[in-house]
Amino acid sequence: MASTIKDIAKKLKVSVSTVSYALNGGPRSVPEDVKRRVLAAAQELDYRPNRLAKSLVTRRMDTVGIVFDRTVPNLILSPFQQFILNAILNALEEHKLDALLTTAVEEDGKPQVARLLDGRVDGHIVLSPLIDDRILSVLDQRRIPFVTIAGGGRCTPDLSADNGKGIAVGLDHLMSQGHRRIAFVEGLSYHRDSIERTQAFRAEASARGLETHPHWSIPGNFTEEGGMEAASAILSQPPYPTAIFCSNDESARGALRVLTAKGIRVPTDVSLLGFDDLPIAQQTEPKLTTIRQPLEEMGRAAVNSLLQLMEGQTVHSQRFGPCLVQRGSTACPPENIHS
Amino acid sequence: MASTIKDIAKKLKVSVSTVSYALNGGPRSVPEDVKRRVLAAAQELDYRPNRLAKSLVTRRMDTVGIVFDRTVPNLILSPFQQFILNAILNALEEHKLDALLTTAVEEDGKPQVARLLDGRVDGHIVLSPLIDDRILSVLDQRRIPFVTIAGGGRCTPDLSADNGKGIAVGLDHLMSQGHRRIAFVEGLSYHRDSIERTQAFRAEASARGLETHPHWSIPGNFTEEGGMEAASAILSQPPYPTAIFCSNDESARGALRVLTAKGIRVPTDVSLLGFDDLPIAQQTEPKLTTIRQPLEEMGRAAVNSLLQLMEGQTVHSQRFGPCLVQRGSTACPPENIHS
DNA sequence: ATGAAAGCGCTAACAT
DNA sequence: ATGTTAGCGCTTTCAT
Repeated sequence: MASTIKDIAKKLKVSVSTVSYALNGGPRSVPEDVKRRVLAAAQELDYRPNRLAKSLVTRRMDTVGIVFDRTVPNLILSPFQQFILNAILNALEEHKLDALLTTAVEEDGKPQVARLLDGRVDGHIVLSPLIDDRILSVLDQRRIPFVTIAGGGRCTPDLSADNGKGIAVGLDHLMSQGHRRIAFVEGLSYHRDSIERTQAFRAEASARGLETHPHWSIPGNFTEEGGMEAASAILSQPPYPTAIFCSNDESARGALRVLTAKGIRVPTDVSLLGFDDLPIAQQTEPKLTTIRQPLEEMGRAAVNSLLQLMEGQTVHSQRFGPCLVQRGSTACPPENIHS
Repeated sequence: MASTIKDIAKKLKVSVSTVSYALNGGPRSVPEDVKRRVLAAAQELDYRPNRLAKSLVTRRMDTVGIVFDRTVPNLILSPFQQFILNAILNALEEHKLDALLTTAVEEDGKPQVARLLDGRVDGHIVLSPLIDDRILSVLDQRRIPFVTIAGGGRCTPDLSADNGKGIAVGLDHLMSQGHRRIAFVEGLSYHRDSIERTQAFRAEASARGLETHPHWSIPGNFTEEGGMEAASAILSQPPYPTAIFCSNDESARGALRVLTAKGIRVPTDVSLLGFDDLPIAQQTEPKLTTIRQPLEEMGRAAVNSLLQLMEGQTVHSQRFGPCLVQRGSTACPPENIHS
């Protein structure tokens, strides 16, 4: 039990290097019969390679760290984090890489970066970092490779949706249906994706000459609860919009809940448009029309980029084109509406 | 950059042991002023402790492995896995432990256990292992500590819900409402929790003298799709039940979808009872009445048990008492029903 | 109080 | 073709 290469070497009366090369299949060649004997001895002695010892030498752990947006307590319960984590794990599996989820990255508001730099991982994937994320600047200064997802192109390399384009696609859709009175449920003020979407909406609305009102652009925190509050605020006073464009699917689900509760039919009375296309977009009634962000692809790209970074290559940020997924929550506006 | 304790020792002209003790605050005492100088030098030289080197000696990584039920491709997308993972991460965070998610544990149907035993983690939490899980027997033989969640008490220590009691509680509830014609949506035939629930249902139904029919007990695979198929089968021919008890919330959601689509009102025409009380139980319309399994608590217990195991203590399996969470999917059966 | 040195288990450069 | 050995960075025993 608990034997080492030394034990194998002793038993076979060969050197540890021979055992090592036999076990690893290189780089030095080992005669077939020796190799067989080593493998047999390893089996017999129940040899288990110690990854720590190996990595202490090779500086490779075949493990990547995943750093979460820590603004919420139950991080995995967020549909977005759930989905992107799943996508990343799928991609990691293809490369036989494992994932280290570092808990408690912050303490007393200060980032505990030591644990991110202690050699356990070859690199990090940072999920939707906040705009003032000190962790990123620390990682930047060290030599550890990392990529961000939904970092809004803040630093290189980052994998993000083209949020501006996504907003434009959404507005194209709503306007093609005849909507001109469109409210917007914003996200989180300190979240890159959210900021881009809000700015894009404002710019597009102005460029397209759409009506705007203060209560037609309300923060929704990217959450279902936030979406409920935002929808309530939007519908609290005239003028009323014929469509509500939500920054993400979660807030859209909240908005839908409020609309339904108020007896407002979706999409007959009011159209509702989401953003992301998470699985939850298909679990509402009606199903959400939404702007799809290719998160599966982005997760895969994050892993690939990180791998390249680890090999010393230069890697660039990528923007992923969103597209419309038309379902049941949008339709032409009702004909006789008074502001 | 990238300095070691050796660098600090050299700079300060002290021994590495002094530096080590100063940095760790023991076990050997170090004069205050020396300690201060070491800390200052560490800061200045940008010293980062190497966790691999440390753990090679101490045999402690402060990291626990999480082994998933690998029967599904997108493991984190399952509401159950998502929820239990979240609970575990919350518990780990309290103890400053990190989580290693090992991907690709199986290859060609053979468990790749080497990666689970290579020293990167201090122990494992195995999620809902299957009944023929070879991984468990391998872990058993090695000296690595591990606990299972929802292992159905198969091995020690295991943290599971008391499924039999849960079924009884559910039947008590339905019968107190007047139901006597109760169908059951089973789970997965090779899943411990599922087997227990199905067996308990059969035993209870028989003991309570409930009507049974072959098409009133149908596998639902623990999934929404499975729940849909099961519900369709149950409703495909008379006699019709007045209530459907589902093995978990996911299949209940699927069943609800089918019932709603068929124009059967829940709970007016048919009552629907779930099991687990995942967040999704509250996202349906009506919200699901369900048997709550304290997963948050079980996650915490898993971490605590593993910690005790790591300290060499003896740890026992625990059963967690489920309880009824009454919401909107169950009610008294309609009065005039013909079989 | 503190320094020297022996490992932890492995890889790989350097012999032979 | 294969053995010897110097590390990787750290903890900890043994001296002093």
